[in-house]
Amino acid sequence: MARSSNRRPLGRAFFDRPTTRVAKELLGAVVTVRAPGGARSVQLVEVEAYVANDPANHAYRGPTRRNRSMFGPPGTLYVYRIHQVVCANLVTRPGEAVLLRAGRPLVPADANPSGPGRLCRVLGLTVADDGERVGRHGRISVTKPRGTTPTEPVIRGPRIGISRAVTRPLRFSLAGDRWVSRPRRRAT
DNA sequence: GAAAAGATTACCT
DNA sequence: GGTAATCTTTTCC
Repeated sequence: MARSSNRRPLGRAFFDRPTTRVAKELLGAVVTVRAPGGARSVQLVEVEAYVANDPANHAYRGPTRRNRSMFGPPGTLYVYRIHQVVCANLVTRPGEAVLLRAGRPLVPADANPSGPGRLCRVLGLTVADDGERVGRHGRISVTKPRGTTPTEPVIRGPRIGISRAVTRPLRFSLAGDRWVSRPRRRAT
């Protein structure tokens, strides 16, 4: 594991790039949320890109009350509620974002962040965090191991749980990682 | 204004 | 394998 001194915080310059590229490079990044009870953090292993002209994108029809955070500056957090859980995204460019789908537990080490709802629960993210900007000094920060450590092979495939643009290959995950979520199929 | 669907998950048989 | 929980947005009358 990379030590914290060995990581670089991701800021606006990182997120202000094409969404699919940001999504792919977020794999292996560490999301940390500071909370009164102590910090929580996970290492991302699965994400999905939601882009322009994408019918599955919440921002497809322009700004609304729910999705207004998606039109904030690069690095804005977009958190929304679905059924009984919340899902978190990192905004790249206006109307585009990366859904955080699954991660490897770091703190606490015995958590289960496999799945967008579980990941948010582990991190303690709620709709109150919607619109926050990630950064070194904020409540939420995203860091990436520095150096040339090559990541595992990245798998690219269709997104999960949507009913429109179902075949677009905008889901990225680390090959063979045990924490990658499964689309409702039996666990081998 | 009312009804249905949704970027999900836990618990049922 | 299937359905309920629960609430916001979308869609239809």
